[in-house]
Amino acid sequence: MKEGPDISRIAALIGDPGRANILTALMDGRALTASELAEEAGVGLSTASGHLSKLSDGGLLRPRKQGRHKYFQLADDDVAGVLEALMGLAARTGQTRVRTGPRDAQMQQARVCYNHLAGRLGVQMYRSLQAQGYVVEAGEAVTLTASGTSFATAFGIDMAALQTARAPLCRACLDWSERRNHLAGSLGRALFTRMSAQGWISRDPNSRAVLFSLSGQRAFDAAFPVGAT
Amino acid sequence: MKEGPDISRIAALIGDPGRANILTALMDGRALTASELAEEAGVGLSTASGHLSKLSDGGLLRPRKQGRHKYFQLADDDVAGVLEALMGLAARTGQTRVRTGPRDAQMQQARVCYNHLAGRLGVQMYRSLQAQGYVVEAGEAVTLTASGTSFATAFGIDMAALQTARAPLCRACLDWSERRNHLAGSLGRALFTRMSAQGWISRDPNSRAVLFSLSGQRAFDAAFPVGAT
DNA sequence: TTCATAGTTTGATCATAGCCGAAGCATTTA
DNA sequence: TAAATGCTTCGGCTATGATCAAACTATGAA
Repeated sequence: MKEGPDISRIAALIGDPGRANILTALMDGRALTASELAEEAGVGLSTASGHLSKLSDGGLLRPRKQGRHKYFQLADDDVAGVLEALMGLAARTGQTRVRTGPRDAQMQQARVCYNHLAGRLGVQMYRSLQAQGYVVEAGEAVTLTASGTSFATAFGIDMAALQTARAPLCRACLDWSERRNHLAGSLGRALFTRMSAQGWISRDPNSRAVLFSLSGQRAFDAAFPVGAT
Repeated sequence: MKEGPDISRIAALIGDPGRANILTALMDGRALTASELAEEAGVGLSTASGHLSKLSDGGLLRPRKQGRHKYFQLADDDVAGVLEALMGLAARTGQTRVRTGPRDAQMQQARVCYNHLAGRLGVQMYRSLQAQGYVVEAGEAVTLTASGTSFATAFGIDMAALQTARAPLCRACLDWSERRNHLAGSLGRALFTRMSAQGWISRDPNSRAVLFSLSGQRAFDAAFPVGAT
């Protein structure tokens, strides 16, 4: 009768097979696009889009627009906890059914993401920029610091030209395979272009894979050192 | 696509508002009848019956037939855990909405349950019989021991007559107000009748309440001592 | 610009399932 | 035995919502 703690609303969200498939696919913390999730759920894209809206409105998912992609993640650990508890109850054949992103090892290593570097090395670059204090991530926003501007200029980038453009300078981009942020925005594009011009990298014409030359790999590691270097 | 761990089936069960009301009403571990749960859920009895069947089939509830009543309990702690997790997610106005059984204090103290003693004193009697090794509870079944037979005979019960009857001698009966077992079956009935004949108790003609005389109360406490006596 | 891709919205279809009342059992009471 | 109570089952109504195709928007690629 009286308004309960709305336990049914949330349960009903999980109660649809399609939506449950979506949620279980996201259980490992990765973020997936609407199309990927549509395939996971076994429904059409339009249907999945509706499901994803409902799940987001219901607070179970956290959407993240990324250019023409839209990534979805579980909202927080509580959601994952509930799902885990439900899976425990549904003591059945425990199949994980994870379908990881790019199968190709080369693609996982490095690839273009629209116009910037993605993959393991893209993430490495972004983390290195953070660790050196060149960029600062505040929530969704990423800002370039003064030392970062110096670094970019030293890297051979015309920062004045970039700053006049209307496109955002720095953006965090969720990596498809690593599921971590890497650097997008006009600076990300510029860095990629510059590395290409320097001969560090070349593109596989048949895929989005990015190939590093030997010297390019060395230079990259020197410019963007990882962890305790 | 492929058969998931059926997380959606269970979630769908919880996802209906009526069933969610039923489940939350059972969250404190008590057992409620179908009629009570129908009222809790705010639906008709026939509707509630359907819900209860589904919940039982789905393994969320454990039904227990009791004469013409049917009590329902949460199946186990896992179920309660999932519900609790869901309630946590649905961070809303946390209203408990418990509606305890008999309001009348006298009824809670002692009343007839069909033909035997129920209420606080009924539970006391049953526990005392257990503690003294007169009856042994094995799951749902309750058996009278040899010493228990002696005790009953000494109490003034014609055990030979009882044992020839087709009705079960001992049965565990779920107490309405205490939500614990008390003794039913032909022995429970015989004990009640005997206490009545002895003048220990008398029945309120307008309700199911059982009134103990002063001496009756003393004799009862002596015959069925509680705990560390 | 023009084309392609990703996603949303709309509209229509259709199946599921919640709901109730009435009839049917089963059990207890009288 | 007959009446009352507790619950289940059945039939029919209805509403919700899942689904897809097609049109539309937005972004990126050429």
